[in-house]
Amino acid sequence: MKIATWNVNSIRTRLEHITTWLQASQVDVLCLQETKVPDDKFPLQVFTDLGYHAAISGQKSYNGVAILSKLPPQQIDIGFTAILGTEVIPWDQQKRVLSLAVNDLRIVNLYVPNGSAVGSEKYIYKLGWLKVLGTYLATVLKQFPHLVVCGDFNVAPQDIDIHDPTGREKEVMATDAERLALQAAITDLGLADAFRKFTPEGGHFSWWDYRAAAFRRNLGWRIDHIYLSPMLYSRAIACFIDKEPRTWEQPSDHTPVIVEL
DNA sequence: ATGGCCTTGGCTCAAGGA
Repeated sequence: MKIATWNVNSIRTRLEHITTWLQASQVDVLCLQETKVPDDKFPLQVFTDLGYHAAISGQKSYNGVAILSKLPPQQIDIGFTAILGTEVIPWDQQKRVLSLAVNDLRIVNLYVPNGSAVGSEKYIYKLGWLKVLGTYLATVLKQFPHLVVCGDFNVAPQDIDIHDPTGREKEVMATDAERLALQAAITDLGLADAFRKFTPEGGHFSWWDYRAAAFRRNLGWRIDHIYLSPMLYSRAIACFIDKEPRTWEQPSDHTPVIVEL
């Protein structure tokens, strides 16, 4: 079974890239972030025609997540609220969390807030959001021990996940506070980064800035991840970044990450 | 040096992204 994650930076602008990639990769599940489309304008038919079901949670202009699945998904849970209840309603105003069951797996798709600049209001929001995420995942994990958590985490977990970690304490996505928050929310629960099972060395990235010819110069960051619960981690047979879509005309600034179970 | 570039909305510039 192949599961992938891809921040597409607008599903409508990237529609042709996504359909081309789906047909070539034949993944069973594709988790999308930054769809930037309200649910009533989601291009559902395009994916239905390709043989995929879609679970969606979007909004106008910003954020938005979706999960495409060849098999019909079970138990679609939108937002933190579906698991944690009404107390966390404010954290669901931005559409960043979507979960469903397929086969014997529970899949969680996340679009972690970017955080703008270190110390800013958005940065504080990001750290708060990751705290809620920890509670959310701990609760999900109790119910569903076979868990796949994928998405755009907007955090480079280690220095080797950044082309140049110099001055990282001043850079959003790279501060110790963000790394510790991510660790507390995910790896401390026993979930592990599938990519690192197969690739210990640095120099592998999933996002490159549009500016300064960053992709051509490979000035990237590895901020898109797939985390697996222990049994799935031992079962994983491959995890890789597919750089090809980033080479296409008018690409997303992120490229897909795929795990094979 | 501290910006570069892309997307959305609908204001042809501003905000947000990372």
